[in-house]
Amino acid sequence: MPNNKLTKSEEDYIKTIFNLSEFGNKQVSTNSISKVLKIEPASVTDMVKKLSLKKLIYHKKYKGSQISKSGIKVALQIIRKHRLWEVFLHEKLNFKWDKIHNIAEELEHVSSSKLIDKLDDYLKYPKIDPHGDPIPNKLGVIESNIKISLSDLKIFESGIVSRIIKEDDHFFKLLKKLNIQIGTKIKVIEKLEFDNSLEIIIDNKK
Amino acid sequence: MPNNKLTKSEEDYIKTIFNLSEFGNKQVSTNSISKVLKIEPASVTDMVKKLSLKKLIYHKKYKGSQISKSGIKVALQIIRKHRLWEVFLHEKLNFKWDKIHNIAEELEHVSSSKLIDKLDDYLKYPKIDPHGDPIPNKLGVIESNIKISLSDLKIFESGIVSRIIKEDDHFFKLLKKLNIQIGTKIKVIEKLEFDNSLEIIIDNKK
DNA sequence: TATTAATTTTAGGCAAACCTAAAAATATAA
DNA sequence: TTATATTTTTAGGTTTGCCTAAAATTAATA
Repeated sequence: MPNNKLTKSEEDYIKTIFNLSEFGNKQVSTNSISKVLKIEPASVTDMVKKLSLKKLIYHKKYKGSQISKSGIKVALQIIRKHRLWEVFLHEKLNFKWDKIHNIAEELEHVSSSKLIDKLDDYLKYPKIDPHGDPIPNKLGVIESNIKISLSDLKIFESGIVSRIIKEDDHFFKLLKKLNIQIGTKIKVIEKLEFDNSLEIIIDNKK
Repeated sequence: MPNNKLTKSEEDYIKTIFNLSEFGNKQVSTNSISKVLKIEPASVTDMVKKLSLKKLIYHKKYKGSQISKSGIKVALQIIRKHRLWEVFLHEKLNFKWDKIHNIAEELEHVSSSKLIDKLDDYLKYPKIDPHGDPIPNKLGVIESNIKISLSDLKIFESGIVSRIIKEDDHFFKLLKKLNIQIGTKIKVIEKLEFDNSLEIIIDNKK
């Protein structure tokens, strides 16, 4: 069914809907897509109808969008491209890990699948990208390794940062200031209930 | 003056106009642009007006288009990107040299100039691409080395193929069939005046 | 040089992907 | 459960980059 080539816009929507759907399990609201892509809800409705016609999602009026099997397939290929390019930018071109996201956002839309397979080979089939996110293989399969969320750690428990989920320039800057990166050891020393914030120790200091 | 970021379309036009202009010296006709880009002349007129407003070209009604200084600057940067990506595809990803053009056509529109400079560094500042074309440096300067055109060779003169100018799938296929590539030795044995065709000897055979 | 041919431009239209404003449906709160 | 607020959709509009058809200009030829 993956008939025609998708536009950059369509790809951005599919990726966003997939990311918001928790691996295809949740309905995604028009508003939430609107917020992520910074596109007005009315425009999102337009595109959601279009993607629905292409059977990449199922959409019921006023009820939200559910990504389809073929939609997931498409999304995983885009994510694969994004993350492989991130590995390239970081490992081969020596970009800092907080600079690679925006460039990969562009590179992920280059269409050739032969290109991405050769890149994969060149990079020796990496399993995770520089943010710790898993890279789907050619068939879209993600080798799952269970990780725990920082906010699920209990008081005085500690862990090693293996993945940074939120991709956002401001957030990256904060992490940089705090000297947090993949491999950093973090220990939770206090949980403040009123705003869900945590007090943490980074690499045994502070 | 290179104010705003250009669209992919605008970049394609600028590159085409530059290529047809013989390094900025010749006026370029609307029809010739139309033929290269496979876009109707009426549409070319629209775009040519737009590029003229942006001072990337000078356009006089019915008289053709002349690329400007800043237009040349833009064109050289796109060409730089195209050729550096071609080197990457050929040398690092092991693409055959006749497969790289179309992929580079897409990659050349990725905007980050930091990306292309780091790629340049990674590839060790190559001077020519896999087709033998020179690669402009960061400043747009091309290290010129004088080459002679095959059709300017005299009867019984021979030369080494160092550059293939026409980038076109059909032409690539022909060259492949004839076993012609960079480095191939060619000798002209006869010139047929009526259609400007040449009889040649390739690598001392045939 | 007058006529025909080719090139280029103008005029009006279309699809994609966005927008704003207002209407419709759904959710929340008094 | 009615009133209010929020979310989503519809309706109509804009810009970009293309199109076709027809008019204007320039070039070629008889």
